[in-house]
Amino acid sequence: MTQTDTNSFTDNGSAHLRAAGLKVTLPRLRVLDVMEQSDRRHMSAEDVYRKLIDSDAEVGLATVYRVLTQFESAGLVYRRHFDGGQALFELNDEENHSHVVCLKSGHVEEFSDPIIEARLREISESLGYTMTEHTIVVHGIHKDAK
Amino acid sequence: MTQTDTNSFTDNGSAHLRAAGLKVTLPRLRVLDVMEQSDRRHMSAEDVYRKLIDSDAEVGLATVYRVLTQFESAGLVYRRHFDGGQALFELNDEENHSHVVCLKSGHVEEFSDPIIEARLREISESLGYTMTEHTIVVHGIHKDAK
DNA sequence: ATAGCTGCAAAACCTTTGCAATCAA
DNA sequence: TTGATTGCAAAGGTTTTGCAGCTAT
Repeated sequence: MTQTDTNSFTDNGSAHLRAAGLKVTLPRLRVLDVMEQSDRRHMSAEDVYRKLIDSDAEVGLATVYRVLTQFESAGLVYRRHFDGGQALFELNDEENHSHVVCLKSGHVEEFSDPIIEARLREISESLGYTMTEHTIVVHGIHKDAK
Repeated sequence: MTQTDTNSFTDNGSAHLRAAGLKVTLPRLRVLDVMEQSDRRHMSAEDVYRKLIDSDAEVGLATVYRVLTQFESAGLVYRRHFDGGQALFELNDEENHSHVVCLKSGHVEEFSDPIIEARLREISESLGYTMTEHTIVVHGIHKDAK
């Protein structure tokens, strides 16, 4: 990928990486780029790996896993386990959103709701917990599905 | 394994199994029993397997997986993926509850809340979905943890 | 009798790790 | 320079599957 100079993602990426205390390396920039450019918001390590291979980047799958795990520690991405087989990674855009998964099509949609947010915090508090994060997955059937 | 006749769990189990269209076999009754008698509500296949071994039942791990998967299809248990490593199975007691997981101790607690329930249904509807199930996991830190 | 169930071992998956070479700072 | 990072291959942990024998109905 002959990438040009004044590329916003590269600059952003470097900044993000540095802010996370990670050395700025090509594999890391690449993974970040793939996730930012992708139309799918939730990607498995394998998905990311394939995209890299397809765009002629030479990165090992193990590295993708390592990088994604580092990104997770750094708070750049979330690791989700919607159905358990494989983990899906998603960029942290600072909006704590929830998911609706269609049982027929498998399509994933997002939403976020302050009412639920507040209520969860309230409930956690009453149970003695300080809520740091929450994950909501609604399973449903879309009216236009299949 | 030499199981007696008038065992309450056996009778209950048999009914559940038959209702699910599954043959009433010893391994299935045993797995059901273990899950019902366990003090822990969330158990991995391995957990169930160990309990069976400990109580002199001769059941293979593969069978435990198969049985649990069948139970899941039959709606008798839920398969959860709190952190991805291994799946945890939980009896379906018809109460759709949510979970709070302590980040320090790993302890899992449950709750359910009609306000959130209603709100989720409402939101799903507005997105074009008919909600069939939902999973909520709150990550937090308990005030008395570690 | 027979379709379904089981145990065992092997395979399939996803993910992590050891190690020598390579790279960013 | 030098510790961090990488690719490869091998190992690890969880779950599934093929198959021959056993079992509930």
